[in-house]
Amino acid sequence: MEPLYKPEGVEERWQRAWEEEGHYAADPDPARRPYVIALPPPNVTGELHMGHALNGTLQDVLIRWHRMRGFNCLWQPGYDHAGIATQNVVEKELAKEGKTRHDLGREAFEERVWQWLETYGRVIMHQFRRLGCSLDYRRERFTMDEGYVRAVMRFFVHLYKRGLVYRDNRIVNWCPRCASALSDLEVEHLEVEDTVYTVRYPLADGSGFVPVATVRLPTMLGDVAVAVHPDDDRYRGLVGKEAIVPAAERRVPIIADARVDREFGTGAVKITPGHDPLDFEIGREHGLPELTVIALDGRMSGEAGEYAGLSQEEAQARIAEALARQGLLERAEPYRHAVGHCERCGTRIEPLITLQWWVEMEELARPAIEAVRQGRVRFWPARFNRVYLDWMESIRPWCISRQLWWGHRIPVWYCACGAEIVSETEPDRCQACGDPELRREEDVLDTWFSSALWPLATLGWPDETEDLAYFYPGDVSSTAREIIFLWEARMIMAGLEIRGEVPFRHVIIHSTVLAPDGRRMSKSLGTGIDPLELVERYGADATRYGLLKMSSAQDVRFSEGAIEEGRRLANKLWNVSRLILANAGEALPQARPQALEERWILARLDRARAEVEEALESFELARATSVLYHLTFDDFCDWYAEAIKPRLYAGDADARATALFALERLLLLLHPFLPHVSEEVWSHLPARERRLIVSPWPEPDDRFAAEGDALERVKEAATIFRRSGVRVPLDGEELRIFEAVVRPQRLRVDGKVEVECERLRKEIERCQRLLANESFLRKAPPEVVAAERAKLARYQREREALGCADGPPTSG
RNA sequence: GGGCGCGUAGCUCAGCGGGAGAGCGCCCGCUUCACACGCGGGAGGUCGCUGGUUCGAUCCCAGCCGCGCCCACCA
Repeated sequence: MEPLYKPEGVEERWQRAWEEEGHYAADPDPARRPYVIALPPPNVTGELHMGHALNGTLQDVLIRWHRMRGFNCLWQPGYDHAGIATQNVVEKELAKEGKTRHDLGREAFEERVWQWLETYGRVIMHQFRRLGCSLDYRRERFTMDEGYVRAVMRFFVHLYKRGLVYRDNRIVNWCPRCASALSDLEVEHLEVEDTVYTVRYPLADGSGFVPVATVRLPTMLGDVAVAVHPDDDRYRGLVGKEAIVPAAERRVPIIADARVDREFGTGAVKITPGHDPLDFEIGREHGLPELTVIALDGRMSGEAGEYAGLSQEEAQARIAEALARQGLLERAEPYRHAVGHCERCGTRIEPLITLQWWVEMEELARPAIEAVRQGRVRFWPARFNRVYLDWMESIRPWCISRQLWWGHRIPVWYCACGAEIVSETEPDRCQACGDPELRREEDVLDTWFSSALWPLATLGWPDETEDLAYFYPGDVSSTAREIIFLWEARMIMAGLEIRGEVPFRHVIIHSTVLAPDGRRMSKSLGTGIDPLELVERYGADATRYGLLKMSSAQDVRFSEGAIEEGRRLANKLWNVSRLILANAGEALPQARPQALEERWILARLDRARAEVEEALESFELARATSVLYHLTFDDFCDWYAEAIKPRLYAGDADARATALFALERLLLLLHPFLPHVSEEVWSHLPARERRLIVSPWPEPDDRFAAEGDALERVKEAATIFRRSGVRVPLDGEELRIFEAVVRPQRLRVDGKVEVECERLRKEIERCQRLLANESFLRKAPPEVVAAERAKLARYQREREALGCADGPPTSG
């Protein structure tokens, strides 16, 4: 064993061994309790980034911990086909050849995507392996593989039969560049500079005009009404009358609707059901026509009259000019507001009326709301329960059809007779008229529609498999917070709808790792840091440790120091193991912890065990790492290892046996966090019958619980001695440990007795002041008072030992 | 517009009602036979600001100032 721990080689060796020996594999086994986590399936085209690495490590710690506790652990790997994202990647590839997907045609394009994936996709699972993630790689699934497609079709048909899926002509978020509809969650609101125009709409009876404010002049060509608030005195007389939309020369009614904000603009609003979501709603309720003046490509449509074919900017300029000429343009001023943009390509969203497939969400949401309210699913940290509930309680219909080529094609066939056949498999003829000529729906499903089924479909659903019966429902789902609605909420809804059971009991929302400068980590900004590069430089254990340390807050700036700390911990463990192993001897008696430092370290190990368990149970992994760091460095190395050295060197059999026993316990606690070093060290321990990865997590051991603070006096004495050169009297085992640890021959004494005395004087003064305060004595809890008294006594003892002169009783 | 989170040592962050902490960095001393990816010691904080509650507040409450995130149909 070399003095410097080198993770290269060691880690890959263990990763291979663990996987080949089948320790990652999970199969139904009624004799054991299952523990299940489904890895959020990364995009097939993706590569491991910091978020994946953090999330993977987190889940791996939980999986490894439960594996050691005897659970039958299934950690499910796989990929998401990622509709738009993947299609874009391959389209860019095509663009290099000067082609578009339309040059290939649908089938050839799909073939091309599969080819691309064959060559360049599916690399992340290898990267997860390199991080030490103990996923059951045999079970890798893809949202587009055969069985999974059946699950998606089954769910769609199921919802259709329940009346929760329907096709409707409604206003949607349309991305003119992607040429597809988007769900509300795929729209990102960004601040933009616009102009707000105040336009005079003449009244049809010639009695004047009504001023209307708008930022989208071109859409006035599609106006079908003017609305005012029913209680707005300014316009009360106008309701029921008609106005003329200037550029369109159309007579439209003036209606009253409470959704109009009297405070905003002029208090009168133009109603354009074809191009504004609120107007659309108002329009439907008032039975207004729906005119479309903007086409799917974002330009003015044929119905825009003389403006047809123009871009919106051109139309806006021309209309503004015309209005000004007619004296109908009252004002035009700059206006800053948030406008929806396509999350994928950044193009401004065009609200348009198109024929799309929808899921009615309220009925699905109801049981999913109950599940969280009742705590059958819990979010960690707990505040995300509220976030989830707020969204779910005001949920709106979900637009699930996408005008893309890459994805699950919607299982609906149309017949010339007008029939609409919804079927899991392709029907051979029309059920209504018998016509064999059927046309399949062109649209594919939103990627997240299939993701919602991940916990179920990966276990074999729609088939009633053994896996499904044994592993469903699972235990934990861990994700970043931006995915709570897109994925977590929908998995919960789908699970409840299909099985009547939540898919997991805990949802962990982990932190976002930011670049060191506080910006988002992003490839395009050049702020990304490659976790695999960290693995190369520091080792997987160190990288895991650093990531866990950064997992606590909501946002954490990446700090390489955290990874370095992990590397130092691994190295420390390695070296203290060398010390113990080099002195352990061969045949070993049963450990009989007797010496004070032995009882003490076993108490500390058990206390740490309890703290780690507590932290893991509430998913506070950063806290757990901190406990283990201090256990290893402070307790195990700085005190215990130093204390036993003389006995170890002297060949004390008890010291050796107990040291091995204590080291073993330390390795067990460390394994979920630093699996590779700990397994490597474990393999050097004499007479191992099994791998650390499958060794049982330590049972509580309170034999020495009372000894947890046994070294306090020695520690204090050592501190005082090192600072001042003065020896606080100790005897027996305490003295023995003191001498083993302080090495007086090396000590440089700077004569700091006075400084030490002064420090103690101040502490004593503080205690005395507190203990003289009657309110404190009356109201503070007794244990607090007792603790203060104990401190006072201790400080006074120390002062005496140091031989401090009685300082002047300083007042104030 | 609504909601949430954060502001603690030079840096990255813990702590969240009774002595201000860790790691890195910095200074001093150590080639101590496990480890210089080490050991020991030290310097360095009006715990964003202002009020309030309390015997006592970094910690609880209110307001304010900065930073960030999520949600959102005021044209």
